Amino acid sequence: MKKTITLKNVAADAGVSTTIASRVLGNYGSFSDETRVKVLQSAEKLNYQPNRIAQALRAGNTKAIGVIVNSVTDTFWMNLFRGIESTAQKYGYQVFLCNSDNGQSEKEQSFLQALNERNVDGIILSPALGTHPFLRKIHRGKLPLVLVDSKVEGLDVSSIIIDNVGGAFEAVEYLISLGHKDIAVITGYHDSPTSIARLDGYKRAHKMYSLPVKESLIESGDYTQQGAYDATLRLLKSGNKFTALFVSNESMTRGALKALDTAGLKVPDNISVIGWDNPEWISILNPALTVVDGLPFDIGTMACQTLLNEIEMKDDNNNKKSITIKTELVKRFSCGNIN
Amino acid sequence: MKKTITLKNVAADAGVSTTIASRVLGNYGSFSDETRVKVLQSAEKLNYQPNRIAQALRAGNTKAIGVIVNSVTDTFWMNLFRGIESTAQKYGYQVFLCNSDNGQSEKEQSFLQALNERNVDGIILSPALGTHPFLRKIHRGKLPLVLVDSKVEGLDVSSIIIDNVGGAFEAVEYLISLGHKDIAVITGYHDSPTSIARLDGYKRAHKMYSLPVKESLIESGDYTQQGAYDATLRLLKSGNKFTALFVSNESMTRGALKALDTAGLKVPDNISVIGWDNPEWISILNPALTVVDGLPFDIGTMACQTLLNEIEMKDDNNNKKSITIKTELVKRFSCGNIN
DNA sequence: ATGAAAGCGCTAACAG
DNA sequence: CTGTTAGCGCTTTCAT
Repeated sequence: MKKTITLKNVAADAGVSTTIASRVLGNYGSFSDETRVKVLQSAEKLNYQPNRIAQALRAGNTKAIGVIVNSVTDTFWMNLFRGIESTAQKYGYQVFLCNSDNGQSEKEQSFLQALNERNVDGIILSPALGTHPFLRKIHRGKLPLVLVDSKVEGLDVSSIIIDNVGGAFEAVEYLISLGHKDIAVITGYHDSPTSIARLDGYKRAHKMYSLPVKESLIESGDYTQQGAYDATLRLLKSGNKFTALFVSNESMTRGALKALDTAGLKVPDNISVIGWDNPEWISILNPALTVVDGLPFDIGTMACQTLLNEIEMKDDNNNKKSITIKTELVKRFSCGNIN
Repeated sequence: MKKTITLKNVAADAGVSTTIASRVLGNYGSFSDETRVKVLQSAEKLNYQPNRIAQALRAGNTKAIGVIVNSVTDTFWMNLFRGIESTAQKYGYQVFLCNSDNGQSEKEQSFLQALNERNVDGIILSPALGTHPFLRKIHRGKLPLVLVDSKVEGLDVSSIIIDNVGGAFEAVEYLISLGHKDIAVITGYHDSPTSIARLDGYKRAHKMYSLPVKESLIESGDYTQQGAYDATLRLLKSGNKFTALFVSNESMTRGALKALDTAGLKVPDNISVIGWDNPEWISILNPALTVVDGLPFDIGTMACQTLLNEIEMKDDNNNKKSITIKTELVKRFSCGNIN
């Protein structure tokens, strides 16, 4: 049972007061060169580790932030986290990662509560609808918050938004430019703003090029692989003709691809496909899949930067911002020319 | 600027001492029913949130653990994390996630240092070789540690080990049972214990069935997709005949598959393939890939359970254990019968 | 240049 | 059943 070395021990060993020891180690205030050497030597000798908990209690900040993600095995979320963590690390912050398991509101709320009690300096998340009231309540305590691809009514905080409309528009526009006129789409939950925006982009592209939007070619895959698998099969069995398919997230892309394969359809010969999100496995598919990349790493970086700014901005400037990050259409070989 | 509500405020509001308030809210010691009601009401009214930082300072434990993973976008590591996080959450612990970016030792050490200063109650990691000395040093401070698929000489801590030898053995044995006699293997770093163990399993299966081990069929892919791509191509160009390929992690599996595809080889008609690790995308491949699943979720669960046990075991029972988790051969359709 | 002492918010002896 | 008090480890006035 080794005793833990405190500042007091160092000070005693160096023959000075804790005040001085603290100053030397924190490198502020004034002290003689001689004492500095003594203190540093003692600290080194005793292998002193500052206690950040005590510092946090005193300073009122923990240099820790919380991140709540929807899934810990999904490319989008983990690249988002990667962006967050790497910039947090740069500024000496540590990050608590919590997994809401596909946006379960109770989980989100309990994490939010826990993170708040732990006095994290800020939180990044993309809250489920059910979490909005709780979020408003918790934010009254002035806990800095940054939202990812979402907004909460009545909550004046910054958010980093994916250009869902633009990304979908660009994808569909590309398909149209290849001569496709019957483009099916598999969306997420009907009531998810993200999902709605992507569908909106799909529709806008149709309008722009004077193509009719056929409701029969719009199916929901509930954001899951199985859901998209079923949706694709429904589409296929309906008899409504379509030459291209646009799928709006990673797991649904897997489901759709599998369904097309079981149906014996070849990409891009029988059907063109565009997915959303850009996991590494997509490039080894044959043909490699064309996708809309939401650039989650960049979003994470941006989100963290924004959060840290707000945390360290002592004055209460209320310049909350909403930043939209453009998506990137990564053209590979899953879309054929129909002309 | 809303003031933060402390225990003192609650006590004052309820007209009792902080001691009593603390007891009521912590539900220990004795107090009258009447005061309990008063305190609870005041806490509710003022929306009191306990300050875990202060609690941590007092109690000497933070109810937080640290996890360092090699990659935050790799299925194995993230499922490991999922297992850790979900059990940590069950016991009221929060987890700091750090990304060593493929086991960079400097990163590991700086995270280790940071986590230690933050007084996390314990750490789970799979240290790079370069980190071993630092780990020994830091552990002298009695910080509970659990290792994943690794051991550190001179460090008496528990570890949860993947059955690398057994898993590889089983995979190769399966190929042999299918009639394969020339089985190529793509390994990770030559000096990685994990890699060595998997190769050992490969060799043992050969011995067991009296098949010669051909060094020319053993190539290193350096744990990367590109590395495995190159290794596979080298294997192919060497002219040494082989009818099956065993690849020993996820990213290398991608590389090997891609190389086989560019070479125009069909799985399993021209060549049988077994991968390691079981990401979701593997099931949508056609044919779906047979793999050795290291069951990272189970390992994570086990690791966290072990760590929490050691943390909460007040008495210094020195029963460090080494637990081996069996792998699971998931048979799908990428292996053909050669007879 | 240095040190004594207060206090961040909480809990736990110890009295009463 | 309740309150007083000390102290976790640190930083920071405020004297000296």
